[in-house]
Amino acid sequence: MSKIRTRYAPSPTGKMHVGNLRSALYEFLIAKHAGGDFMLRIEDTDQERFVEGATEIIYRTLDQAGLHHDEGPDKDGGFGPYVQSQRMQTGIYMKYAKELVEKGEAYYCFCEKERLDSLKTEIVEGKEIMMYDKHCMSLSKEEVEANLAAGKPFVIRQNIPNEGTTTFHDELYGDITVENAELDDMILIKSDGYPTYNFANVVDDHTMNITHVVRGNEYLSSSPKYQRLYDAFGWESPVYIHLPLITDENHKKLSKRSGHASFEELLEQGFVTEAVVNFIALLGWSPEENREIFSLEELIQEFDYRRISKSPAVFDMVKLKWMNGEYLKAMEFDRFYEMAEPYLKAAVHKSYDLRKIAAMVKTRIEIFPDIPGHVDFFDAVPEYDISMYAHKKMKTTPESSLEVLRELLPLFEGQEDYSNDALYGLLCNYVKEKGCKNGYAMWPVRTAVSGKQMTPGGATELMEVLGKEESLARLRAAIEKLEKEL
RNA sequence: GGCUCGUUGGUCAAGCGGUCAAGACGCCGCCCUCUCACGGCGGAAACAGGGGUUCGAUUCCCCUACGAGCUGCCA
Repeated sequence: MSKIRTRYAPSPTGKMHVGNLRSALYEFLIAKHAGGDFMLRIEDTDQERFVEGATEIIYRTLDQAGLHHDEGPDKDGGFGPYVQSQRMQTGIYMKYAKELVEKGEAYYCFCEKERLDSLKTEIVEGKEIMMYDKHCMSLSKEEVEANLAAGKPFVIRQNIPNEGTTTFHDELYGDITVENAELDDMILIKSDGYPTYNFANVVDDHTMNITHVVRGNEYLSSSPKYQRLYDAFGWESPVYIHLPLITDENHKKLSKRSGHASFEELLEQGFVTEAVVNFIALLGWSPEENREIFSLEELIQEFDYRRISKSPAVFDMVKLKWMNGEYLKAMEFDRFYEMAEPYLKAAVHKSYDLRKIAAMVKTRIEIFPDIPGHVDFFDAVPEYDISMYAHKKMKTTPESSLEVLRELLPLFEGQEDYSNDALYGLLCNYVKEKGCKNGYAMWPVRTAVSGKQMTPGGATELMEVLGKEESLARLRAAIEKLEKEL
């Protein structure tokens, strides 16, 4: 059995959304699971939609995601060029198109726009439906020659008979058969000389020895036409694997408009690449084992494409966040700190030990932008209402809190060691002597020192970071506030 | 409109003729706890509908409904 070869064949028209990335991921995994090769081919046959810099985005994204290709424009494997506009220069598409014309499987078409427009029969959802009527099929060889000699613009169309059916096989969906009469004579070569995706794709996949064509479900209904092309050439068709779509919460196919869907934007929003890759791997595929956290290596190991599902999946941001949080919790501290530092610095300007703060926050955030909301009080105690001192479960009230804080203040003033352990011990002693529950004293202190309902650490942990001077200042201010407002 | 594909809790999903129909996210409750989070335990929540086939259908077939994709000199 020959080596499996898959390809990711994007067109450089902008950012990569997660649907594109998932296709690339599955193509990569299918190849790697079987020890095969994964290649990158740039499909830039649409000059109008070409976006400057889009190719760089593709490279960067694949690289960040860890989907390293074995062959591509920057890595020749003997099947180059790997960019369709460059392949076109070699004349390969025209050569094959002419071969089909010779065989009667394609024909030149000189129809002008007006005639084509007149063929449009009905309008569905703003789109005009048109089926070419094979008008130019009846041109004699001499007429074609004359038109070509006269420099008349032309396209080359695939000739599909009006009778019979065409069947192709998909690994997931099985055999799919359609009536040939339903198939339009699609354009193979455009009037600008470029091949259409439909044609270039088939020619390239064959000439580059692609064994498994893995692509989105949106190609399912045009696949019979591609099948006819393979048959017309007498080529063996590849193994087809069509992937279910990823949709937004409204069950619409992801588009660049639906926001937040591009990989780049997700990273900007504070997601880590491993989490995103892990998450999209599970959108349309599930492992045999009941497990959800997978590294790329583990995915390669486990990925059996026969377990890809057939129904579309909704991209659920909430679950992605959860998964990202799992990655943050498991992340080695130094890396976590490195990534968290910019967010910490943006929120905390005083010279506290940011590493300690980072450690406090690590199990409490799902994405990095959650950080500011947790640590903003380190700079300054926010405005708060003294009703915050009342806590039913702690059995505290603003009054009881004032009493506790007054009693505690001298103890804290006399305390030199402001480590968490020492402070905690001090408070425990106080609580023991007073004969109350921990929270009865802890809650007021934490509130006084933070001004917040919830904080990323307990009272003493916060004080360790704040230090003696700042802690005392905050306690005194709190006492003053209570005295004034009670 | 036509064609193609799909349909298990709100979401991701397991299941491939006989199960009390897994698990995860989210949600709710309890426990742990110097708050919150983490962690632990528990709960509510699903086979779109109708016909067949079968001793027996979530699993197989058909119809309907709904959803999606395609229907470009875009991919």
